[in-house]
Amino acid sequence: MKKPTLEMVAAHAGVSRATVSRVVNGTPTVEPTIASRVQRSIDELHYVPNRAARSLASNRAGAVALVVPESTSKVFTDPFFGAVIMGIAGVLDDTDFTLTMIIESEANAEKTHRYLTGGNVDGALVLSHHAGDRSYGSLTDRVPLVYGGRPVVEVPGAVCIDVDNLAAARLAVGHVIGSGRRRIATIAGPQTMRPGVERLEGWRGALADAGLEPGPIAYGDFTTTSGTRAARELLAGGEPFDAIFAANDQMALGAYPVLREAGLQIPGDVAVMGFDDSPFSQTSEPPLTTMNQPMVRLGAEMARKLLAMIDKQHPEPLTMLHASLVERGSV
Amino acid sequence: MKKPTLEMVAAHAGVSRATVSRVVNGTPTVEPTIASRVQRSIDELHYVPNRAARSLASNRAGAVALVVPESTSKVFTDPFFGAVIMGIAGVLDDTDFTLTMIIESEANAEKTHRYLTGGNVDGALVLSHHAGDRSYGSLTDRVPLVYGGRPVVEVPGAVCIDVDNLAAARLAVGHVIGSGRRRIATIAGPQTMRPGVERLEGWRGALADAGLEPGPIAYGDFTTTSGTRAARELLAGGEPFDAIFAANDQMALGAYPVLREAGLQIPGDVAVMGFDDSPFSQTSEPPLTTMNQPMVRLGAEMARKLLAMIDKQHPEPLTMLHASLVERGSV
DNA sequence: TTGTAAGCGTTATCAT
DNA sequence: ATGATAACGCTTACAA
Repeated sequence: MKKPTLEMVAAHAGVSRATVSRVVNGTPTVEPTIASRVQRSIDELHYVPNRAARSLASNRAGAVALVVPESTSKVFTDPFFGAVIMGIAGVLDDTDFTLTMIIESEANAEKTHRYLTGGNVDGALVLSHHAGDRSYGSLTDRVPLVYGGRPVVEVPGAVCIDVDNLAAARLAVGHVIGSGRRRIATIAGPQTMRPGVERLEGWRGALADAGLEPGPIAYGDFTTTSGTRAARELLAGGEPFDAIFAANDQMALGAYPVLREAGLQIPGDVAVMGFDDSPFSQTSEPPLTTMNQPMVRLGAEMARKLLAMIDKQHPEPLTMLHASLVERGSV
Repeated sequence: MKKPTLEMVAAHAGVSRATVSRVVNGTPTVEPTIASRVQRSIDELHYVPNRAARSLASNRAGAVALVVPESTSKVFTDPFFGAVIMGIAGVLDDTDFTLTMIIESEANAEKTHRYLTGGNVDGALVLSHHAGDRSYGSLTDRVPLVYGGRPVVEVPGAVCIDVDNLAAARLAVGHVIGSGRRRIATIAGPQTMRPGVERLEGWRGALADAGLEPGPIAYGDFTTTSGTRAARELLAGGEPFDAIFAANDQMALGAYPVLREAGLQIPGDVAVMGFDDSPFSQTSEPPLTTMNQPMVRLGAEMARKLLAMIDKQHPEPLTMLHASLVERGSV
């Protein structure tokens, strides 16, 4: 008893291969009597369709790719990554699409390109990345593509799903203002990355809305040490502040020791607001008030959109997810 | 100009399809002249082989699966995960195997099983998991399988690659002893997980080697809060100690505030040793001395072994990787 | 060394 | 509603 083929099932059930194929694919035009007879044969023989054959004949791959630019994948250490995958996997699980991982490095960029256009997948999910992602533009109309986190350069016709960083930052800073702070500094992220830009923008917006003057700005690169450096700059600047809005948790926490050394209490003298709800934020002293991004949901939405596109539908080109405030002890 | 097929390349180069196939697959028995002529045609036409067809004809999938039990995937938030994937991807990148991700939940266990045995992949990498992984035993001789982190229940004939937790724990505790501590407590992990068991065992071993009495033991579940609770138990136990060896960083850091509240200096009064070299360990105050596990390497070795097995070789059934000490400020 | 031709297991197009 | 019968694009004996 080897691997049963469709043909064997057909013989077993006393019907043609075509009919078995119909049953397997849920074609409605099959006499129920026959259908269940075929189904019984399938079960009895433990028949499992052969993916390759099916793909070859139908010209569909039954797979979608998750493309993670290597630069992003350094942020791989990033718990986000796992959450997004879980969201994707959760959705794909109800279909019979398979998830193929592609770590795209400079070295294999062309290989990736060929892979995606080579009919190996029915669509691709591209995880957020920095500038310089010129390459995907041409792909957009060759294969269904969904971006998670909008590329810095808007790709015409691209379908994206992202967390609304600007709104989230406004919400965050609004919360700080609500706590009574008036001179709110920020440790901004790199302005080459969209989140960096938008979170800074949100800070400005919230301040403007409240009729407050913008406080001092220092820039970091999302690392803890850059946060430490930025906090020193802020202090050295001489401009007074009673709160810091950091563009991510790591930079916020990097500021902690600096403030402490300066004899400043958190949140007593200076409130600190983070962003990301990273695991770090829970264990710091005081625990960091921050913004939570719905990453599992992001993954799920990406997958859903891609499936829709593969199904020839035309989903909204841009979906914004909302981050939520996580109150802990630093504001 | 549609997707070029092997046939078109053959026509273009004026040879048979078989020859083109040989060139594509690097069969050595092709006249160099012809080979390069074919290659030129391939390049010119931008020919990319069709995976499905190739797979169907050759009865090979050209893909390996990475199976992550969902239980493990909660540890997904775990940066380890990304590191292992990178290691795997790095190795696979030089081949033309594809990486297929499978998140295995209770719900789709059978689906996974069928997928793996259904000829969809040439082999699978199974990421470490708890007890109760009865299911893979039967797979071991049906499809090449490599475990990362040994399953609690030894699967006969299974090929594993793991970090030597026992040796690492000994090394860690040895370091603590070397720093002059004599009464070393431990916050152990769950004894249902191999790392939990082995790290506790390593602690015992190192103490015994040094002729020291074992200090008090408290158990946690690898979470920060469980570490906090365990530290309280340790303190409440009344048995004095001048060091804590925690089975992971999170638990170690969970103990920090408890020690501090008790007026104990780290490492002055109590040294704290972690395990994992998680990102947390760098940003704590004081930064945590801990053990680093070579996760990228783990992924790479897993992939290498699997490729060897797919290639009909018989790699060592068990490879142990060594963790290394990362000295920071808590010991 | 190269070509011929028979599959590989499905799907899809026509008839029936 | 069901059944023949071509494709689908490639690999692989086997023949030349």
